[in-house]
Amino acid sequence: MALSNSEIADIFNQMADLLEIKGANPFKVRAYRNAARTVQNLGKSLEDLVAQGMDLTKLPGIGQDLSDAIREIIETGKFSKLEALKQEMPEGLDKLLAIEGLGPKRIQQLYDTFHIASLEELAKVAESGEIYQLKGFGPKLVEKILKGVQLAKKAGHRFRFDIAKPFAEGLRSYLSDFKGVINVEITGSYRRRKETVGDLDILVVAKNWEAVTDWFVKYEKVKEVVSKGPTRSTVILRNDLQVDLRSVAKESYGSALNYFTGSKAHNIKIRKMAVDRGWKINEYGVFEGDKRIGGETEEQIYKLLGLCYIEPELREDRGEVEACLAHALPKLIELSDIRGDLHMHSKETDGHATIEEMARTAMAKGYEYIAITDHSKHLTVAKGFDEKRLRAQMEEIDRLNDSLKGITILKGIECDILEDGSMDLPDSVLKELDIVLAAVHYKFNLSTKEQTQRVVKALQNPYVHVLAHPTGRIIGHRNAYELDMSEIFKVCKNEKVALEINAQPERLDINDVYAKTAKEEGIKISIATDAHDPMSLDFMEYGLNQARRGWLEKGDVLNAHSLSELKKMLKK
DNA sequence: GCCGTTTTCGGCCCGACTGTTTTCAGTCG
Repeated sequence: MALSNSEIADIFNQMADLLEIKGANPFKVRAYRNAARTVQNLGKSLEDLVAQGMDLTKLPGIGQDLSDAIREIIETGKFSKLEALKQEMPEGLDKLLAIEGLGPKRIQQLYDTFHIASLEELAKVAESGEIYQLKGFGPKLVEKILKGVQLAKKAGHRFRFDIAKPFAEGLRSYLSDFKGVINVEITGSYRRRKETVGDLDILVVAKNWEAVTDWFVKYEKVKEVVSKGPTRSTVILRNDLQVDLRSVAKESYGSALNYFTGSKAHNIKIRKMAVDRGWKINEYGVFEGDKRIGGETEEQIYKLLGLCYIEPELREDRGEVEACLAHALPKLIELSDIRGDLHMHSKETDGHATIEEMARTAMAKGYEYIAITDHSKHLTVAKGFDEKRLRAQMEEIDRLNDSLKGITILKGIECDILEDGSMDLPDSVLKELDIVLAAVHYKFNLSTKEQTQRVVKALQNPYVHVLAHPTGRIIGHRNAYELDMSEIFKVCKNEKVALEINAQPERLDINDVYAKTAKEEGIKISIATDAHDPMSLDFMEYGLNQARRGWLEKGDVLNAHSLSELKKMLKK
């Protein structure tokens, strides 16, 4: 029974939800959530690790019981403890946790009194007024619950980073413009540059913070004010993006910034380190007893704990603290390290600009090279190239390289991987190109075995350099296709094929966790925009975010090398 | 359920806001 890591993580999270409602020891609940997170962040399939006989208790947050649980889940596809809990509690009860204002205690109350186990039943007792029989349920809460039921029906929504960005930056400048504001920072997962954000957390330092709060809730895009307190207020914007504003004094800026940036797991880790030293860290500072010993800057807090500064993108408790202690933190790649872009299209297929327009835009960015990688013939909707048209384009690129000074255009293709794993164009033409990207564009629903065999065969083609958008996932729309990534990593390593971080903001594929694994395996990464027009060359920023979250350094990235180095690396 | 240069038992990060309360539980981040 092949279960992916995220399915195993789901089982642990479900377990945590049900235990929580049941009123189990909250630390046990946390243990399951921690384990789920460890599993999710692993980047290597647990199934493989178990098959290799690894001692799973070596993993953080996994002890003997959970190690046994993982083995059971992999062997049987099920977790008996979860099945038993499901017997005790009706299906759907955990869905109620998604309702704002409802936590385990209130759900328990609702279930004990009314046997409620669905959103519909909840709405019924709320609307009829029966719900007021329960202690602690007043009109405000009931109104919130009813609203929550409506919302839950379209729940789980996170905003893509690129969609949240204009709102975040708009608010940043709106707040910065206010008189008396000293500092504004967008914290939370936005600052960690996650591919999606659940909400925006904004931190301000201001002399007159009450006036800032008033100014904040008056922002033109605010639809609703959810709460408004002296240090913290929450609004919903017209696009349903939630924004929290928090204000602190200047001397607390660093600790507040650190706290609100998260991640939660990272915070817990460093707070524990403080506890070990007899200190306490909260959003106001680092304290020894009542005495403040730090907190004005983040650097100072890390230093107090004997750590170096940890970049926000790394703060996921994926080993960054340990790496820091071992002086092995990566020096993360930066936008200025990027020397070129190895995936883009021209109007010859489904792009919207000429090669020259793409090249001139890239030149203005200071790039040394680009690769034109139009589609191959199987992708008829994109007017994909046959051999003849590709050769014509190669000649055009030769002419352009003669006339254009200051940038080199590489001849490439984004060649379809056909269903049987063969390439859509013959080797005779592939071998004449500077760079060949292989990509899956159809038949997404093959079995894991078939899909993996298909891609592996393509990777073994001697002329393939990069696997483009390797898992095919589209954020919020399409899951990754079934692919045994451990196998893909193995073959990429053997065949010296690079993996792409496709910088399209809805792709960002491979993701951060896979990027980190690829690096550890010594597989090179191409961060590429897949641009279909000159403006989209700016997507590089999003790919870079993902790369940094994947611990990548300049040396790990193909297109952070000079043209001559790149050419050597592309020779197999 | 995890974990350990104090510990194999007894801890487990910490505070703000709301709504419902007469002093605080529940929820959230």
